Amino acid sequence: MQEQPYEPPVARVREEAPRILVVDDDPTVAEVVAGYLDRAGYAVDRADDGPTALTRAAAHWPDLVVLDLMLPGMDGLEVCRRIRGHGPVPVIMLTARGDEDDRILGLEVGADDYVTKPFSPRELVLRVESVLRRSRPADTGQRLAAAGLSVDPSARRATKNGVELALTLREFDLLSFFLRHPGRAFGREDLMREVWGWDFGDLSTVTVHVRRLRGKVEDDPARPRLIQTVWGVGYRFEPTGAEADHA
Amino acid sequence: MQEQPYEPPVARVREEAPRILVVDDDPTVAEVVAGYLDRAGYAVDRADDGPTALTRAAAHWPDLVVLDLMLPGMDGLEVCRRIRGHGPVPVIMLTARGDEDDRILGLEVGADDYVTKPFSPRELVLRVESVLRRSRPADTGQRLAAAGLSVDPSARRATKNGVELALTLREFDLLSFFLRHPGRAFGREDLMREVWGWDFGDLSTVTVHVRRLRGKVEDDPARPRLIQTVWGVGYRFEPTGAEADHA
DNA sequence: CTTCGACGTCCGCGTTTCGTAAGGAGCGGG
DNA sequence: CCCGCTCCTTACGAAACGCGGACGTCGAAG
Repeated sequence: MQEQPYEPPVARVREEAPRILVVDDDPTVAEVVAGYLDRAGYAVDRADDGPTALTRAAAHWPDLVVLDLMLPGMDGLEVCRRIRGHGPVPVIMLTARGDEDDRILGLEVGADDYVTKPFSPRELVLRVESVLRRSRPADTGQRLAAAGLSVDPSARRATKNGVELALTLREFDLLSFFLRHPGRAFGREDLMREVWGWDFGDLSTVTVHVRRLRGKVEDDPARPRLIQTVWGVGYRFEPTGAEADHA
Repeated sequence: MQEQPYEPPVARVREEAPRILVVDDDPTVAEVVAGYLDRAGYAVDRADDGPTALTRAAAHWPDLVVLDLMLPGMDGLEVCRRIRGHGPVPVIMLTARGDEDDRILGLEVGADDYVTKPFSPRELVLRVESVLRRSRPADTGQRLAAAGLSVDPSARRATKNGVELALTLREFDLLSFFLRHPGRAFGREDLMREVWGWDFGDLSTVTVHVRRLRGKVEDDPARPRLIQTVWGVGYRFEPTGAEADHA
């Protein structure tokens, strides 16, 4: 196969209904499942064997795959592997029995959840919602965390080792930026542009805000571990919290 | 002109496999997880409860910890706190349900990422790689390396055999230039122009900085192997580290 | 109107880094 | 072996840089 572009196919526009690919060779099962998912507001695509599933997935990359373990021709596990080879996608496996071996097997191949037949379509819908809910924020990286620091951009809240930090607007934006770009050195001008949105201005402003942020974030603000000074250059956020060099 | 894509001319330094400590009381889960991580090329260590985890961590400090939130005896959060108390280490939390509260809690206490059961081991491996990549930014970007030396321009850090070098701005720029143009001889005027950006000036400035750089980079600064003197011409960076003199 | 917090600016201080100078050692040619 | 040129080494003063403290302003809250 071709080298897939860096952009994983899971990227999805918020407004569109999640696309779900249902793979099952039993028309009855597929019909029922598809019907329920459709009524639940999902865009459903169907395939009744392995090769078709791969084609459908390639044509319209799904947000989630409901996959029967038992398929004619190509094994469900194999289909799962193949699809996963094209990009990360959540998979819910349908298995005949609540067999422990199947469970392990399914999980090993990369299923995110599994449902045993006979199952209630209602339960499947719940699982689908659950898995999607799980995978959504994971991929979008809603929350930033490193070195005991955690930042929730949407809630505009930040914590350090579980305790809430009282950050001002600028401090919060600054910390968010650092968490989004760990390990890289930024000049004051860069920060001024990226965080403040200014193309000019007194660069000491940046210095002062870094100091204030350190005062709230660092264990010992006098000897910063997280936000390190790069002499003559600017600052760098160290996600490991490793000690800076002092020769 | 010859800004050709840089090919490291020399074998890489010892790149030990990252050590990962897996903490889970469920033997099945631990086995599967450890197996996947092992196959992914990591050195895996295991512990099935909190105290053991702390002991293992103390014996062999891991590069990353995969930690079950639910543990007999000591809570996963507590274990996380304790381990973090000993030193900075990335943590990936495992939890039973996709409970949003647990997720927030885990991240706030210091986890760097979060995976909910049931999870695909494949996803876990991806998370592990992601977190390690975040924590070890030395692996990112176009990084220059040769002869045990490594320079990351974006992070503005340089290492020698894995140990961080405390270079000043000029020293860093000088070393970067040498690494970008291995095996070629440059006059002091060239270096002055390329590294300093000056078209004139005291050339002894270059001499002194080369010396200072040698002092930090060479094993034996008195007998330089990496930055060699080309008599009557200037200097040359020898990526092989081959000895010039054989007296 | 007063109080308070956030924010940008300014100033003095200690530290780090840089450039230059000067003496000594090394190399090469005669 | 000697001499001239080049390079090494060390030292030092000056400049640059970052830090901490403090002040003035502005807007929101009381």
